[in-house]
Amino acid sequence: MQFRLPRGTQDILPEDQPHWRHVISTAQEMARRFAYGRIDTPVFEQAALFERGVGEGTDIVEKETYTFSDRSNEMMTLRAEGTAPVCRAYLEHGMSSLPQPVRMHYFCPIFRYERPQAGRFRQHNQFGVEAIGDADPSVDAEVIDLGWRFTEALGLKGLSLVINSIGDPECRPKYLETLKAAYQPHLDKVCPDCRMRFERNPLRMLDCKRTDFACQEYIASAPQMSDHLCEGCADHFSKLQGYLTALEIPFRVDSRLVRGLDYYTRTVFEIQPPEEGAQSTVLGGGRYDGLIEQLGGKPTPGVGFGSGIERLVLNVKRQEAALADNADNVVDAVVVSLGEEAAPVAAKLASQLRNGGLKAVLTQPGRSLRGQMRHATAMGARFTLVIGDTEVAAGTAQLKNMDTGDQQEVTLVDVAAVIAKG
RNA sequence: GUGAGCGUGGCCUAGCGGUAAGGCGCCUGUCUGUGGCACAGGAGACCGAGGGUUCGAAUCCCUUCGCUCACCCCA
Repeated sequence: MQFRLPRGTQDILPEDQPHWRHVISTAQEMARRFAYGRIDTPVFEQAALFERGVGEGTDIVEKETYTFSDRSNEMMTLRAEGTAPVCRAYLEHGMSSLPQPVRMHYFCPIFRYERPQAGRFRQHNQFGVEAIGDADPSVDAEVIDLGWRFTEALGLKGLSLVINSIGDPECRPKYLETLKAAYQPHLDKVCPDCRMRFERNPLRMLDCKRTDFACQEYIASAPQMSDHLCEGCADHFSKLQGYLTALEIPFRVDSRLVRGLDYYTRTVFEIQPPEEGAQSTVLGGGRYDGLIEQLGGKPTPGVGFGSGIERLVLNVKRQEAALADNADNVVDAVVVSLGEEAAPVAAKLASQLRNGGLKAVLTQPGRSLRGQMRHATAMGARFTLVIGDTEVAAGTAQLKNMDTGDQQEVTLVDVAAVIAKG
């Protein structure tokens, strides 16, 4: 085969569409209930938006963006994540003059140059929400609530919500120093990855899974962010937990939960499905109170999440949670013709049925009647219409109900009405 | 970027040194104007690509490309 799809991309075939529709329409309904209006941003943005927004030292920016210079030598990047573009739009369209917070949701493809594996692609689709302009923990709770109800409504079982607070510019740097001080004397005993993290992203050391070094031992005894939150962050986090409890959303606090984007502050959270597997997080997000300022706006808080539609579809399929939706595999009427004269009449009839809103298909004229009937069955026909010389002369068609096998002669003008009845 | 496994018609699978087989699907016929079942038949593969070993390779060896899974990271 000469052409293949690019690595890490996929075709979503007609047979997969019912699952996608299920996920997307559920997401749309949740966004509606929570009053999160839709926003669409371009597929590519100025490269600097992601560099500044996501953070230049992050893996995403450092080695995963699809960046290119266009014909006027401007550096552009295919959307690498959903939040920065929405914040850009918030600033660009003066949304700070709207009632705060501004609530928005989006569906969009995301591009990251990664090695593909189960649940990880170079192009994937996200449903995401952002609430910008309000720092109150009730908004964090609202966003989490939306995400939780969404995944729940998909029919997924055994989900778990993990939350954490990673502090703010006041307390996190101090905590990181404390953490590094605790690791410093033992750097020779932890894994090479952790030694790297020590320099670049110390929080990640707490998330190490390796057991062939002493990492786990030091994780267990490491100082916890939760013990080092400043007063404001601690209060915010405890209020958030109060809201979640009131909303009857089960959650677990995990001090090892960290996110890879630089802009997160205070609240971070993830929703995990029960199945094992490396790339399992189905929805993740948090608060980003410094981002808008970072992008050149005045200090504006925000909170949101992104969810991977491919991963959700994967889980829906695994759990067979989608309702039986075989509407795609059913055709209202298949029109069959016999003889050269009948062919255009049959084509006209099919066209007429479609104009009346029915799903109609014309079989290949010239095939044997048997062959065309077989084809009608394979297409999932509810009704088959047969037109031969006799019918052309009479202005009628033989209408056959494919379930019952009943057949009757119907005039061409009545066909649509008879089919519509049943 | 690192590591492991796998690449046979549209899909799934057999063959593991002697010149490609079966199932599903598709098409045709048994049934000269009637489907779903059954039966018969047909089309469709240079066995991912390149090189090597051999009288002979889908089968063994090397290289390469691709896919998959895991690490890293993330949705």
